[in-house]
Amino acid sequence: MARRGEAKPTINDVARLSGVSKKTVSRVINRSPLLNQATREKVEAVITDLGYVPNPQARALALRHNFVLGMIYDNPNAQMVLNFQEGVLDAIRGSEFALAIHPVDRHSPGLFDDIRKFIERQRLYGVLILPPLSENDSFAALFDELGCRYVRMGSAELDDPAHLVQSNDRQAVREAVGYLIDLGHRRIGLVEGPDGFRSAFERREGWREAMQAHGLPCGPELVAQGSYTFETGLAAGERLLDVPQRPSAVFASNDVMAAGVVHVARARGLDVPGDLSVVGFDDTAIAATIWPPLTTVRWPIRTMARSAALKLIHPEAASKEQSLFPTEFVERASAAAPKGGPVRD
Amino acid sequence: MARRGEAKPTINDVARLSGVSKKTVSRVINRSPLLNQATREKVEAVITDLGYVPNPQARALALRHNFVLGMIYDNPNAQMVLNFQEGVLDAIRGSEFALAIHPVDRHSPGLFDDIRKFIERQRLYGVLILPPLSENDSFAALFDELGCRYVRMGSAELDDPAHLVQSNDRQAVREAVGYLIDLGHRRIGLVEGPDGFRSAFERREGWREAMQAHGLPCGPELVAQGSYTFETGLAAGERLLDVPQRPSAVFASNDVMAAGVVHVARARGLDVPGDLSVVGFDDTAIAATIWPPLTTVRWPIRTMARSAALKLIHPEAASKEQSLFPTEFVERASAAAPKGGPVRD
DNA sequence: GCCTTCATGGTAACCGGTGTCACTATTGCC
DNA sequence: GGCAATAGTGACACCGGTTACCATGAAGGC
Repeated sequence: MARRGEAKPTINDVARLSGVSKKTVSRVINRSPLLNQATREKVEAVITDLGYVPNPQARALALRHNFVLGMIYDNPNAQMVLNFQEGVLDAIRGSEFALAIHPVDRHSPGLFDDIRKFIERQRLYGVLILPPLSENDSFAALFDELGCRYVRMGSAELDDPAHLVQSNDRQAVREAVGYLIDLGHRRIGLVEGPDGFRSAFERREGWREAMQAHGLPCGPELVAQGSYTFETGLAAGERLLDVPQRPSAVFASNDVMAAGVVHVARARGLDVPGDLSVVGFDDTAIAATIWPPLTTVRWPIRTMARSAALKLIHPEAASKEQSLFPTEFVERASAAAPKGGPVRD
Repeated sequence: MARRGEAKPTINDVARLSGVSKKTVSRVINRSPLLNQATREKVEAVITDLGYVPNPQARALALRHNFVLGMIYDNPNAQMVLNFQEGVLDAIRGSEFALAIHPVDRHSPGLFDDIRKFIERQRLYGVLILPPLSENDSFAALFDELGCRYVRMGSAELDDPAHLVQSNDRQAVREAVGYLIDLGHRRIGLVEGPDGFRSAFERREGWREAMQAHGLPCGPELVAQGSYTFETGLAAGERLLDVPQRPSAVFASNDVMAAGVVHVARARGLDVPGDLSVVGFDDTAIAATIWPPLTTVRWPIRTMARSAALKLIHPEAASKEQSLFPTEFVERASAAAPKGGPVRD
């Protein structure tokens, strides 16, 4: 082991002590196949003895890329961002990689330049792109031009599996809305997500498909749009509930908007789930935090993030790594049969 | 401007085109004072023309440190972590610096080695430490040994201001509890934070000082401990409310625990704030999200983080940069006068 | 007018790795 | 046994900056 205060050993020290050239040490480090077993063992012994660790900055200079993964996002859901970070860190823990985060403004005119600068400056090994940026196909060209690997996170099929981790949101929502229908609900409102989010589109279509499959109404009076924030969830809740023939259940495209709907219902004196059932999507921390605890769909963000990072680090195995991640319906207490049984429409 | 597809210009290109040596270009970049004004302008013109940006990896190798700030934390409050990240990114936006995040397990026996490896591997320029790790004085020695700058974030005076951004939590809590007392509350419970958190200690003392100043009780039957999570907030709420002489108000040491107390109160059929007033601390997103919206103390994390990062980047100005950040009392709807006016104790 | 001093800028080595290519020793084949 | 093919290794340049040291020319003191 290296002792405190000593200068860190370099490849030259290893080469000198093991009686070979720098290049041979480099070959040992990089697992070159054309290497005599005896030489390899000799060098490895010296490496262990010195506690030698290659200098990532020197490698970055020679290889022209840093051992750093970039995470690019502009997502209103803080908990989702943090879960994604955790997943990436799960993947790189113990390795020589680090994670550099880079939130951006997707409406900024300098967005492309900003991202280009980030990648070039840091000479990133690869980047992870979160929704909704990940749904913009024109980024792929930028990354290719910069020679930067990338993996996109999506809510539907967008790309070659080597560049993608995805979930099947549409089917998950079909099941969630099907659950409400099975409970006896007939008028089921939708709080859809913002334009430009693929997940918003997929989740809306999931709701529509489930409703149509049962011959239930899905007209515009049952739909309100939000932008994945609590405040817009409140507004959507008001729009859906302050009408003569209000729905007995609402599916919201994410948990914080569902929390907003619950909030409005309670402010109107409605019991949740007695008078109104609410189902969300994501299963972020807020779902278990509010009252009543939210029935929702768990989106395995952390696992997806881990897998995305592994695809970047081991590109040769990227297409073998899992690409489609199953969601899971989580029954809590915000959805129940409507009071007085099934309502005839 | 450099055009697409061209190789990035290097210091050699700049030197050649401006007819000086690499060294002179380096002097221009690093603002060396011993330089002829005419030479400087000539070189700067070429730099602008080529769109030259120094390669950070090459500088990292020569200077033996990377242009990367590290953020080390083990904090149960996700929103706080994210806010802190945003603040640091505010400070480094547009500069050559990047942020590498490094969550750790503060109970892990390998903690010191883990942090040492992180700093050495990435050759960090400096690190930011979040509570409760920031309250552990023995880290300072590690950072000094590694020659790594650091700034700690604290809830009370811990260190030389050059290494610290802090808030005065004790005074903030005195004011918040004073507000409850002014409303007419006499039995005010405390949900304190976990052992080992300085903020937990300071906030508890703030409560105690306010109570004692008014001659109000602050015995152990009014105190429950949590660990800054929603679940422990629930448990603390149960402990405080399921007693014969329950308090009419509760101060919780952070917002998520306050949310837990509100949750328990509502589950017991108590009206908030009619039957129980609740005040939290932090003003993270959950505070405005729950019902009723939480009266709390805003902790200016993002601003503090920005300032902490600026202290790292400009160490020469570190002691001039602000160190003590004021909190702000945020009145929402979870605290009101007790039903039936002031209670005689 | 000569020598010292200061401002300025060049050369070469270095940071710690990697790529290219040449060289040696072995092996396989006819 | 001679020759080509191939495994294994080293010398050296290079990635793109920085620092140490030296060279040059002009200004100033005697």
